[in-house]
Amino acid sequence: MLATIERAAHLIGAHFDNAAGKLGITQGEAHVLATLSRNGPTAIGTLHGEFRHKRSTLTSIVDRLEQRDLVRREINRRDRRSLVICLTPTGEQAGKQVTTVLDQVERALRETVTARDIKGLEKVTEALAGVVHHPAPDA
Amino acid sequence: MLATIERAAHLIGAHFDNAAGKLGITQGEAHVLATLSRNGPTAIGTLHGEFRHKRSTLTSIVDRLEQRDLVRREINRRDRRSLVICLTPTGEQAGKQVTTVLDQVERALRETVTARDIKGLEKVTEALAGVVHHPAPDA
DNA sequence: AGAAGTTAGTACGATAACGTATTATACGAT
DNA sequence: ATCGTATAATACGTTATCGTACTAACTTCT
Repeated sequence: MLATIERAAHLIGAHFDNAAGKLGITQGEAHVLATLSRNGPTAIGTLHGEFRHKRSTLTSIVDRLEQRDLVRREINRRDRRSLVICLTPTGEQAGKQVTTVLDQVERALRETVTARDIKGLEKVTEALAGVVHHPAPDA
Repeated sequence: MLATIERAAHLIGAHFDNAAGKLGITQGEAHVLATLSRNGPTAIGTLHGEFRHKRSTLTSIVDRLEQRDLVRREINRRDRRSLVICLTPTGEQAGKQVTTVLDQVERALRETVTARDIKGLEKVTEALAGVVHHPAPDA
């Protein structure tokens, strides 16, 4: 079962890399762009929660995206410690491309599997979360 | 759905890292040890097929494991280009520890979810494989 | 107000993963 | 036999990720 999950993740990763490669960016960078494209401007800490990457890695990813003028760091008036990452117009475009690829996969999957199958996947994931209950995400 | 799979993989990875951390090795190294422990001596190329890592990365992983005397490279009489990786007694022990951790998770999962749920996960994974059909694994 | 503790993000040196070029062996056609 | 091609693995320079230490800003408690 674990092997099946890893296989699935592997497949997604390969597909992600393929899409990212065409844009000349890494998988992690594409992931950030996609999230920003979907959710709009987001704090780094929030992004961090969604990835397997460490916080310092995320800083590097944002650095690279900023150098290529795909994102901008903007100050957050609510909390001056925190920054909000925004897509530039170019970044918006790249983000769209990534999300489009993923959406296509998602749609194709939904046409192939049943609602019950999806439910099964969700159940397994929930159960997994309960079993491993890793205490500290960062630290 | 893709997000769910990634979340599940993330959870496994964190758990894997945790188990590996206690042995002072990385997740990738633990993965190799576990595979060898389960399947016995295996050619590097075969190992490569099971991971998301590139071939050259696998060479590095085996290098590190060999330096720590956890595995040995042995020549393959069938094909002198290829090498077979074997666990040393120490490596055998470490591999056992890793597989035990994973087996516990697997067992706990099976107690929590239904056979139909697992079937769903498998269906989704198969469908995903069909959809992404990534042509070249390495290259 | 001020000290202690928390949280957001970064800097930087260390390690791991990667991509490409290279070596050596095996295979296939002629 | 041998020439060309494919395959197994490695070497090595490049890039990405990580871990730890650090700064700045917020919060809480007194």
